[in-house]
Amino acid sequence: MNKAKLKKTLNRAEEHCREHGTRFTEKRKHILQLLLQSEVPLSAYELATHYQSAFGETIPAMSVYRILDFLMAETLVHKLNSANKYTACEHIACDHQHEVPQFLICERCQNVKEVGIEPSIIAALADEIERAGYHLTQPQIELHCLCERCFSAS
Amino acid sequence: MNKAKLKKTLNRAEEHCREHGTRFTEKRKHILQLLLQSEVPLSAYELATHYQSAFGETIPAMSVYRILDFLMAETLVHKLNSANKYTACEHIACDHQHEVPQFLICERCQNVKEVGIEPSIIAALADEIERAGYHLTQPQIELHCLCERCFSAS
DNA sequence: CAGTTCACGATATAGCGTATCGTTCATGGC
DNA sequence: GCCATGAACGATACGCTATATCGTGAACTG
Ligand SMILES: [Zn+2]
Ligand SMILES: [Zn+2]
Ligand SMILES: [Zn+2]
Ligand SMILES: [Zn+2]
Repeated sequence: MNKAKLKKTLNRAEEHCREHGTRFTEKRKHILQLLLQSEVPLSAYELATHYQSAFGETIPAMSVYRILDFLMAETLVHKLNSANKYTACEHIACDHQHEVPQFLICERCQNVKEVGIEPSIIAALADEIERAGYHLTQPQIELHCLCERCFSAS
Repeated sequence: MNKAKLKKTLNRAEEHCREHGTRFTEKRKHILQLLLQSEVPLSAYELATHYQSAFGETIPAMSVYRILDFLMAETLVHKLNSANKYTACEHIACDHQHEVPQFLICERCQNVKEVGIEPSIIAALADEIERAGYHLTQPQIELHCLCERCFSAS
């Protein structure tokens, strides 16, 4: 992510928090920035290490977890449950309402793409689930894939 | 799961392994039995604890992991990646070929149902993914739901 | 400027998973 | 039966992920 887009996205995040009456502190901003700049999702402990390198001050893992919880509550960050890692939302600077997040995770290079899957597919899925006697609550889907580059290389 | 069905399923698993030229040892049988009898998915360490209670002998966590790896390779057990827990395949006693597994996990009671989602839905999903420039490799989907009972109670 | 809430730090502890090496045990050819 | 081979299993060590709890200090509020 280039500098201009990074700055714009961080500004948008700050605005988002102001609108929600929450505080976008320096540390929260730094953690979000690290995730925005990373090519791959990061674990909480990796973030703590990167924080040290990038900003020259240590941060306890505990704080990282708390900050991630905050950022997730604001839908600025998503957790990839199948990998126990975290990734910045790709739609922070978008105007539209945040949809149900769906993630395509490259098995080889860990690259992640956040896509909006056709609502009709989600609806069909929800329908199947209803028929099985269950009720969908958080339809976040994580799919293991190969990205174009890794697919070509294999 | 009642005793008769349990026994039948374990016999079918043993047969399955014989056909594949692999050994269905006592310990492997015991681990599978614990998963078959459990209402909820279990972690490797939970299995080690239950093993002690059920069979009166301790088993190292390492062995549990190895046995789970074996049972997964035989598609007798599935791992729920989003929970780091394991569940017995619900189709061991079925005759049909094992499909791509899809899991509905109750957020409240942890009950898990293994369903076969409409191939057409999977195909539509794969199509969307291709359009995003990715290639689906392991289309196991885990969905967070509420089961009928927990849904009614809420 | 006093009171309340929120952010953050420090420490401890539990749970999940892998690496490595050594031992035991089943199996098949002799 | 006996040994060679490989598979299954045990023991130990280590690293990563996550939560619980208590305390301190900063920030907002009236
Ligand atoms: Zn998002
Ligand atoms: Zn890739
Ligand atoms: Zn199955
Ligand atoms: Zn339930």
